[in-house]
Amino acid sequence: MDVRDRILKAAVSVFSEVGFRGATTRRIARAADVSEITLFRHFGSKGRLLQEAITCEGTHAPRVPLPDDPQDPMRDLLAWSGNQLRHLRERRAFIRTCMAEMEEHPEMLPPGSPPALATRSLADYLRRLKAQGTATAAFDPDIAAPMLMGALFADAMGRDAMPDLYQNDPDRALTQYIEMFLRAIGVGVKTDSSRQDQPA
Amino acid sequence: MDVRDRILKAAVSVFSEVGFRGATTRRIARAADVSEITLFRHFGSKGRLLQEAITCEGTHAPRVPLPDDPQDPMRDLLAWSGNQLRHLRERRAFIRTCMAEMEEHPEMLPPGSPPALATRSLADYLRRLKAQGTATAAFDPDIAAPMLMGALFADAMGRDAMPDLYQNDPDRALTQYIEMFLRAIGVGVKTDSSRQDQPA
DNA sequence: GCTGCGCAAGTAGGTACTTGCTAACACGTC
DNA sequence: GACGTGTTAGCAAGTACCTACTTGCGCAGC
Repeated sequence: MDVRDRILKAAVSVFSEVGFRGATTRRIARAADVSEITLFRHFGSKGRLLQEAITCEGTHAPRVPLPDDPQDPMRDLLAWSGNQLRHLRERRAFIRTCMAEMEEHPEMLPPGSPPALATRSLADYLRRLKAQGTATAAFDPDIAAPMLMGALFADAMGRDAMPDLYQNDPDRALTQYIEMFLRAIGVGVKTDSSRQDQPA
Repeated sequence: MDVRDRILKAAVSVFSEVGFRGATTRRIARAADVSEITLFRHFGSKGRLLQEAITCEGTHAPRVPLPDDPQDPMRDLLAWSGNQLRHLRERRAFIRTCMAEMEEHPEMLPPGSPPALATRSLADYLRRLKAQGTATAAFDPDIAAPMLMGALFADAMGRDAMPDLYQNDPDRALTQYIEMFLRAIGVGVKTDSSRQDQPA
């Protein structure tokens, strides 16, 4: 890995841990194992370095899509949500820091963030289920999608912070989220016990 | 309001906006409209001041309880969730900052945080619904409670940050959350349109 | 006269960022 | 192989500012 990438990676790591103000050029340089001057030579200033690092890290998105023609909502949503959950969990420190710094440094974050895009594609999927007649309840996909996404988001953010609330098994919790969600939107849930667990 | 309380209030406000590192004694003193020296005379150090301010602010909790003997789950949950949502929204900047600083300053936050307590009391309420036979679905209250609480939490945190996702009316969203949740746990939802809106 | 507060000034350290100089390394040419 | 040359890196040192925190003095009110 070349020096520039090492610096960007170190910047993301330090920023995730201690935020913009805490991410001093010295700490970033040490984490990247380069001298502080090299850092300035490559990016000019701390602000430009962090902007590039955050923008790059912030645009990564999970890439398990929801099918255009839904066949098995339980299977689709389990795979999709498991992927989202894993992605959110892996980046939880980064996401928490971004949320806190958002108001102070709004220019740092790209407008179309991955969770927003994911929620929109979920809402579209729910509209397809409704049009198919698979989802029979009276619900608004633009409210249902943020509701499920919100539950996943809170799980990813809170499981390590509030362990007493999340003593349950992560995989079983995910399965129950989806089962409850399907009942909520009026999709009959298959009760066969042959479903295989989705590693999250 | 006496000087001490003014300083504590200012400390919470500044901390919520810019975090521990950004909350300099100068900024806090200015926000409280006292001299910086007064601040040190009262609290000794920046750390002790912020610890007291955060502990105090962090233990405030919404006080609309869930009934011991559930009669109308829709009404109960609407009132309770509306109260939780309002509470979370009003403190969103503070909560976001605390979440980000948690790992770096774990000693600042009290162990039994309000959202954790709220979620536990919700889980207990759901157990009562199940025991009553009002909630008929096969669900785990210790998973269902974090799911609803998570949706409320994400709504409170994300509505201002991702306005494109939350274009819907806040009150209508809350009502739909509860309606969907009740279907999810197998409680028959009254479809009468005479329900009055709950201001959130 | 004591308590609570402000003002002026200062200390010791951290922060972003700059300047000048040097060493290693990869080249194309003789 | 020897030789200049440009690139990329490090080191030493320094500037100007901000940070937490302290000391000493004065002043108003109960």
